Amino acid sequence: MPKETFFNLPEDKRERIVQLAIEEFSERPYRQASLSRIVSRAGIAKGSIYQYFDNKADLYGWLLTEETPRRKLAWFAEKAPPEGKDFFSLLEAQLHAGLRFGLANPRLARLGDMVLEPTNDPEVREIHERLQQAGQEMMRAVVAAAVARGELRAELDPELGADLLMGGLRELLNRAMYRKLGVSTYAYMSDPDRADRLSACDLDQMIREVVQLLRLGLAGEERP
Amino acid sequence: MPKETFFNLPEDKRERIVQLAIEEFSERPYRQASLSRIVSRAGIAKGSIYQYFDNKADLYGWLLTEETPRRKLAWFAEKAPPEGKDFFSLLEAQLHAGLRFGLANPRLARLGDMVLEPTNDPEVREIHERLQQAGQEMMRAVVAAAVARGELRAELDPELGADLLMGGLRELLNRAMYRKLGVSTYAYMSDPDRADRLSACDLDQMIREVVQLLRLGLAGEERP
Amino acid sequence: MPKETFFNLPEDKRERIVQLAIEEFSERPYRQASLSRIVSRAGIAKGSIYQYFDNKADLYGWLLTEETPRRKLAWFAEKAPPEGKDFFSLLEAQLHAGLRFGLANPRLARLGDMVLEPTNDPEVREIHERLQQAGQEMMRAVVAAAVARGELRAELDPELGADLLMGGLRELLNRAMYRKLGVSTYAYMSDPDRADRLSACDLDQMIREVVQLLRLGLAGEERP
Amino acid sequence: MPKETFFNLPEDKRERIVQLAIEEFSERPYRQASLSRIVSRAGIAKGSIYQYFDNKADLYGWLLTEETPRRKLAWFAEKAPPEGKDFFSLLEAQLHAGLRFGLANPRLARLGDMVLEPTNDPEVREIHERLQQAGQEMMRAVVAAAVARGELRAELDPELGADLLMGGLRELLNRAMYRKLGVSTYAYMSDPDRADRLSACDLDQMIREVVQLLRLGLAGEERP
DNA sequence: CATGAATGAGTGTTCATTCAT
DNA sequence: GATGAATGAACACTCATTCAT
Repeated sequence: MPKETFFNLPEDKRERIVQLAIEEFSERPYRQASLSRIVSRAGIAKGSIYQYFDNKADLYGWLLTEETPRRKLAWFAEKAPPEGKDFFSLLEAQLHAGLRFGLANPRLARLGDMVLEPTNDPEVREIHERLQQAGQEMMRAVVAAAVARGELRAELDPELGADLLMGGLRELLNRAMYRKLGVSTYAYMSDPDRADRLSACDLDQMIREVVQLLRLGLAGEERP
Repeated sequence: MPKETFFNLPEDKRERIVQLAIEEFSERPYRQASLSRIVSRAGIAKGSIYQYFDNKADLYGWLLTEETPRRKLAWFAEKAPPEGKDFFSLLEAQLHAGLRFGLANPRLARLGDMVLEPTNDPEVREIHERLQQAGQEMMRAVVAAAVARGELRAELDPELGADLLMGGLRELLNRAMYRKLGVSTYAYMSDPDRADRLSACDLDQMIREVVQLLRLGLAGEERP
Repeated sequence: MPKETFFNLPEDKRERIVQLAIEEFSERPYRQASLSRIVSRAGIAKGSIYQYFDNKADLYGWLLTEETPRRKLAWFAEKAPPEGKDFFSLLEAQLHAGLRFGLANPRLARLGDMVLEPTNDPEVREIHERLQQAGQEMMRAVVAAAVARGELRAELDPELGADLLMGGLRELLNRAMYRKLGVSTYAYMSDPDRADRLSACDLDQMIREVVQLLRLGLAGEERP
Repeated sequence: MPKETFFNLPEDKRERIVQLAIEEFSERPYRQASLSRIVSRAGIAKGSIYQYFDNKADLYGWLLTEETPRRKLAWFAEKAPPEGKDFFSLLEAQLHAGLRFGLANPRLARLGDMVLEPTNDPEVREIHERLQQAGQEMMRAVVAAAVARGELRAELDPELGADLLMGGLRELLNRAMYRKLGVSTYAYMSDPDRADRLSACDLDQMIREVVQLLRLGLAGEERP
């Protein structure tokens, strides 16, 4: 966790540092990310960053577990909350919101995805695992509830459902989205104007297709 | 590509080097992987590796584009080729084979997966992208053919199908498999005996569930 | 020397700071001791310590030349003053008192010993040397007086006698004591309950042996 | 232990590095000693020192456990071996040799003494303790043998005798010697010409006094 | 063809001290 | 009188790559 010092910083300075940290850590895996680069870009002394955080891992952990979620929530709070009567309508609404979030905040999205990619780095493993398990558990509960309500096939294993939503679906949509944009996540991060290439209707179409696939597959609904 | 000198090496020496390179690169992302560690474990001179390869990226690229596929093919050649009359039977057979390959060769599987994870490292991006596109194209063709044969829904976008098979499905199965094993990819690599914890029938069950999901979702078949 | 502000401090705050400074400087040689650690443990501002002392060396010097002696005297004042008619009885009594002081106040004892160990640190050399010479001079006087009284051999060089008492004897007893405790000075500081392992009679025995050695050696008394 | 690389170095280069390392580590306690300073003075690259040694502790450990003893033995080998029929004659001869060694090689002597001074530094504690125990054990054996031969008082505890020889005596003679030289160990190290101030007969006189003291104290011999 | 010593920029981290508030 | 943010030099250590032998 950051030290008090950090929160006592003038708003704009703190924001600049956070912004640069987000840039640094979203562009490179933890080990390659460099505090030196952050401080030099921020125009502060090397020692200063250690007035704010215990060490590199502390800054990284705070960014992933506190600041990213906070910013994510702030962004979602501005939008109309996704509504949906049933599981699939809600899912569709949320996928929409999720992809739009990723397009508007590719760096935050990248930080969120990093957590879900395998890592062998002992310094971050614990952080990643904690966040991953929290997400998995939440998704499991959502799926279990939908099964209970009869919206999903009774024999569906909620853990597998969570794997699907957290892993497979995210991966599928990410790939599809960046493929349509013609760039990788990283390339998009430094050129987010490319979002214009992806018409809103393309996005709608993609999500509809995927949700339709799930509707048939997960609920066993008959083909319309 | 390796230099001639590399192929002139005595079989066992070359094999030892390759083996250690596979270990090194499968355990750490490209940047963290260390040539120093490889040569010192191989008991060869630091300079020697530069007699065999241009540089780190050259070794890495060769490993991913040549050696890993070669070893993968060799492994599959020993097994009965997966048979299947229709798309889904074949898919099921191939998923089986794929997961068993991953359990038997976690390091090669990890190398293969690395290619599909996003990277911002200029030294390896080109390698990853080339391999990724090749895979995507192959999958697109498979899906397109199945659509043509009427085995998959006509309105299914083959590119999206490829995203699903290359990305979503791989991710889903990986997550589910390692979740059932109770370890991460990396942890499993250094303790592959854990495979025993995953009974063959668990695996069968998992794949059947997933394929059933796809059968309903992709083909729109009626619920049995 | 501390500034006025330091002595204007509320008693308990000042005491807390002194206590923590004693801990810090007794556990590490001057250079490794950290003002940062002291202030953070004391819960005061970094700058405050510079309101009380000129700098690190000032605090250290005051601790060694003023506070440690003050506390040592206070401790001895509580005990009956060591009595003894002759040099050796008095020496024996004082060694007793000294070792018991060290067992009861290992940190103060350590600070005292530090002064006598050689150092190349320009920031503290002057302090150490001043204290060392004062001690040496005092001991020289004590020995000279005993020689004058005929209690010690006439040909004994008082300076050498002082070296013996200040250096050799202290070192010998320290080594013997900590050897019997089975720990180093530093280990004992953080686990002073170990003193129980050293029975009072062990201590008596040890001192008697050493004093007997000196009695024979310094006075040339005949073997009993 | 040093790596092979180190021993493959041209004699003069290796010697220069060792010499500078001896200087560095003899002038400052382990923590303050700086590899950077060594390499920059040696005119070699920062990384080179890590071709020779695993790390700072490795270099330090080798210096203390291998190189210092080696040089000490080499120095003694050139001199006539100290002879002595009885314990005290031998002791006297060895003290002579020891002090002359210290005067001729103040840095090596300082390294040797460092081992015997208390330290709280976890990185070096093990090294120091190992060397210390070896010395203590040797001295204990020497004393026990002399007791057995009846040269020392029967009731003398050999452990205490070892404490005396390793600790008290060394400290006493060091203090006396540097006092007579009018400098500290460290000051002498950078100005060894001062040895001339100490006439050979002063040294003789000092040792004779000390040995006489011990002769009376340890053996209980009658005053001549 | 093998060797292995040399390089030097890069990393995270610590700390006494200053000074505006 | 107290505060605490800022500083920047210093440290140990790593690594891909070069090149003379």
